[in-house]
Amino acid sequence: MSRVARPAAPRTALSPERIAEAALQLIDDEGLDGFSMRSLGARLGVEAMAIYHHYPSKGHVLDAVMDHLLADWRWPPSGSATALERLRRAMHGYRGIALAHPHAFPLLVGRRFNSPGVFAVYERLLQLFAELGLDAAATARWFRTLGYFVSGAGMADIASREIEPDATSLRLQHAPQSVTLPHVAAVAPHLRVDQLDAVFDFGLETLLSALERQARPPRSARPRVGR
Amino acid sequence: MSRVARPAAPRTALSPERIAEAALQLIDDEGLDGFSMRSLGARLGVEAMAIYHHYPSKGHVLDAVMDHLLADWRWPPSGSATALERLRRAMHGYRGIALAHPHAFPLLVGRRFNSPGVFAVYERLLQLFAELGLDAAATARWFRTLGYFVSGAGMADIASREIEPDATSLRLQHAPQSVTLPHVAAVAPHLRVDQLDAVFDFGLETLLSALERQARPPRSARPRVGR
DNA sequence: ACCTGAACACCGTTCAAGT
DNA sequence: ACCTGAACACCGTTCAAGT
Repeated sequence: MSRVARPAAPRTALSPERIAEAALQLIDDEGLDGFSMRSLGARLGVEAMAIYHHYPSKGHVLDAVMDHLLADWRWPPSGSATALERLRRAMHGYRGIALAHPHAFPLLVGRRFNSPGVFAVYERLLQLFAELGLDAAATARWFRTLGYFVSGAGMADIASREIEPDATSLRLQHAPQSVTLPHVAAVAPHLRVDQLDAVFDFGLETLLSALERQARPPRSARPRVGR
Repeated sequence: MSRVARPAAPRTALSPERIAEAALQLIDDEGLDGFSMRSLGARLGVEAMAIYHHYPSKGHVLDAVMDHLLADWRWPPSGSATALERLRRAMHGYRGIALAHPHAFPLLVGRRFNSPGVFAVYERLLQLFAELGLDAAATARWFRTLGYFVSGAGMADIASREIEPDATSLRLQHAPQSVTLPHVAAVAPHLRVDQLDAVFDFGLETLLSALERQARPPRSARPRVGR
């Protein structure tokens, strides 16, 4: 007690990285509604205002959480397989973020990207389309189309899994009269949560098949404009 | 002054419908962040707590707003065209909700459907797949795949349009070095906001072509299980 | 430089009253 | 039945101090 000057100091010094990690853990544990500057401070053993010394606002903390999520994106090695196979794995990897961080994933869909790190991710993704032989215009169309699909799939997956064990058929039982909804009643068993993996594969393969059909064997992996 | 008993009464009596309409207008005007029970009360000329007499919580008001959004869904008449064409128009109609109510649309993606009215919408949509000759399993896959696409497209559209006039190339100019991101630099012009309509059409037509190729001419528009 | 603590202007919601 | 108004337990953030 006489030797140590600061008795109740936090275990580790506060830093942007430590704050962002704690923020993601807090969102994973408590959901986005349970995340506040005060609850984050409490988890770090610090007053809420201490965070403002490392981030100018709550929004900037959430931007850092988004960077963290993108850093978690499991990505296939560059020369490991065909470009199409690597694109397939990258899309599955993106879905993996939604499955691993269901409470945080909506940040990626709902918030704009403000971090510089996101451009490196874009570059790596667009590289794959170039390797498939797509020009810039086709790349843009496919980049967005696949992005729409995987973002929407992540959000819907999360919403479906939130009700255990089977959202749709549960709600269907609460629906007024199943007899007046014959199509809903017929399709409901195939909308169960245990079908979500297969449905994602189906949609992704449908899109990738169309992409493959449209792509020509590349003469060069480089984009058309000057290197 | 002597004749009228209640001098400062609200122009119209408060009702669930009037509250839901005002809530959607408030979200359209001020965004989801500007929507609160207090600001909604102020817009209705009433104390915030008066709303609780018609809805048990803020979440129930938002559910009513979602119902209102779905009621706005422009839907093609039943016998107006081929089932595929009506499905196409329905998907464009769903996108129209995102374009007309960019601040409210994320409610449809992020919140679960608790209203009974949504089942009628599902039934009408699934009817189209049955008319296309798809069985229940294929209907479920296509229902979700198209839903993923249009939901993701709506969210991305909204995010892209939020920065005027051109999100991506603006941010690209702020990016560290465009020279180290050749693919991003090449594709950026095709990611502009004025391309979003064309990109949505491309993705939707890609999916509908695959659907059409897979569908067989229907023997009956009814689902397989008993009516 | 880094953190605290009070304060301000907000939230959603409960509860007791008013009419 | 319908609405008010005070109150409670929260927010994000500013600002003045502390070390």
